[in-house]
Amino acid sequence: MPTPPGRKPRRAAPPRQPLTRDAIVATAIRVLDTEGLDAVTMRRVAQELGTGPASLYAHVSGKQELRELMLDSVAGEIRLPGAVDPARWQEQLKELAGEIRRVYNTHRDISKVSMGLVPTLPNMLAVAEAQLALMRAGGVPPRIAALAVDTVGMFIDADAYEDVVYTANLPAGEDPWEHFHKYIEEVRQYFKALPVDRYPNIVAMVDELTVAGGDTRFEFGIDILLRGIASYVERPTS
Amino acid sequence: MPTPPGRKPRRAAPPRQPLTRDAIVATAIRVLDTEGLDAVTMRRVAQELGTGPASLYAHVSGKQELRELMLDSVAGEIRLPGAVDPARWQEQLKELAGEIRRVYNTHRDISKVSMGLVPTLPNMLAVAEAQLALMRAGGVPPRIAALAVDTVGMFIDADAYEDVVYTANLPAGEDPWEHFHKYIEEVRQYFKALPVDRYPNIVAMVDELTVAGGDTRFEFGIDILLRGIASYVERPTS
DNA sequence: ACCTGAACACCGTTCAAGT
DNA sequence: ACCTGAACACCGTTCAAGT
Repeated sequence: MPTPPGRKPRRAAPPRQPLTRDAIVATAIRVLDTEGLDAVTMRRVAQELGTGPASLYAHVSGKQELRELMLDSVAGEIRLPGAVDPARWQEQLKELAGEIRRVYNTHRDISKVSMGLVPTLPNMLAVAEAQLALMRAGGVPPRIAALAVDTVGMFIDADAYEDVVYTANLPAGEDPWEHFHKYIEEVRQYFKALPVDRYPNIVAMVDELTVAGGDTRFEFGIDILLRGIASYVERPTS
Repeated sequence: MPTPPGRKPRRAAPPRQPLTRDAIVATAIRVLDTEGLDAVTMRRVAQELGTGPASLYAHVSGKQELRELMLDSVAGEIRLPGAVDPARWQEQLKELAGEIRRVYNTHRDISKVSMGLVPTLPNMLAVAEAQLALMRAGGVPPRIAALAVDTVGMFIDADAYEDVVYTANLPAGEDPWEHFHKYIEEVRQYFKALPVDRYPNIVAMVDELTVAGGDTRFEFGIDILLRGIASYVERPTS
């Protein structure tokens, strides 16, 4: 017997794809990219997949694991140095740091997940491995390299997060650049109005404290760190 | 007329102190210290004060402002260097960084609030001012000092946060030290079991990557940063 | 001016029940 | 094995109403 006319399927739109870890992670990243990490809730991701929040728990142990899977998926976009050139280890490490920053910044708040997390998933491990390889090739002693990969990672995470904070809470559909400059101008006025006797250096250095954008800060920070790390190299490779 | 016997006051325990900003902040910090930042909710703080969440909004614009007020209150505990000794600016800056770390670490997650936040409240400004004063006295150029105060702040925040993550999610009433060592041992076993061909350096450096506690990491990071900053001093002060 | 109850629009996670 | 509805125990913030 054919089904009589006018019958509707029991559910409006059952997920065309069966639920999988990858589909969940991909959907979560889509929400992240368009609305930021705070919008990535179990309920929201489930809704986007046409199901309820409870269904996700068959594929993912909880919100924390979902976040880590998102991070590792994003880390897969980081282009690692093809071959290690011992003579250029510092530049290669700088480039890698810039590449990590670039990838993080194309995924909004994702750096928040990375902060204070021991890398254990494959892509995050590959990034750490690449950093260690560069430093070892450059003659950085193992103990120093191990500490440095941690310090550099902390810096990249914190910097990416700082970058995103300024543009994160912009009032819905406003030019991010203009919003940023308006905010910086507010900070400048506030610093200038501070009591000079209590904060002489801040008041005197308003321009310096307020002029540098995110790029300058990143370049400077990585530069300092590399100068410091390089100072531990036993036999310089030049 | 006296009140007849057996009457109870309308409410069980109306707040003995009238609600004030300071009382709210102090209560919030008490919750922070005992249960961590995530437990500091508007509802929880209100309950602790014997009232409802809506009552807080007469004294505080919302949760974000409450968090910033908590941070500034905590920052008031940071002991700043009494007098700047230009010859010892690096040691003094190191000591100050250690002092900030110490205070943050006595207040659980509080470093999370500091991350990606332009210091605007009085005590946070005083800390920034002290850092700038030390660097200026040491002959660090203004542009470098302005960038460095940002970089050093990012490092301290990220380090304090990392410190707290390991001890934060311990399963309720367990020895934090033992928990920490058990976790480190798990990480070590995991790294050792990794495929050597994909992660040769990580596998080879398990011990180095896994041996350093929070103190070593902090000392190392601050040391690198100061080496880098000092390399910008025009006329060394020795 | 300050405080409140109630409501609004959300959370993460669990669990018994279904297929 | 996978999926679901319903429930549990929470969130931050608003707002009309009270004092």
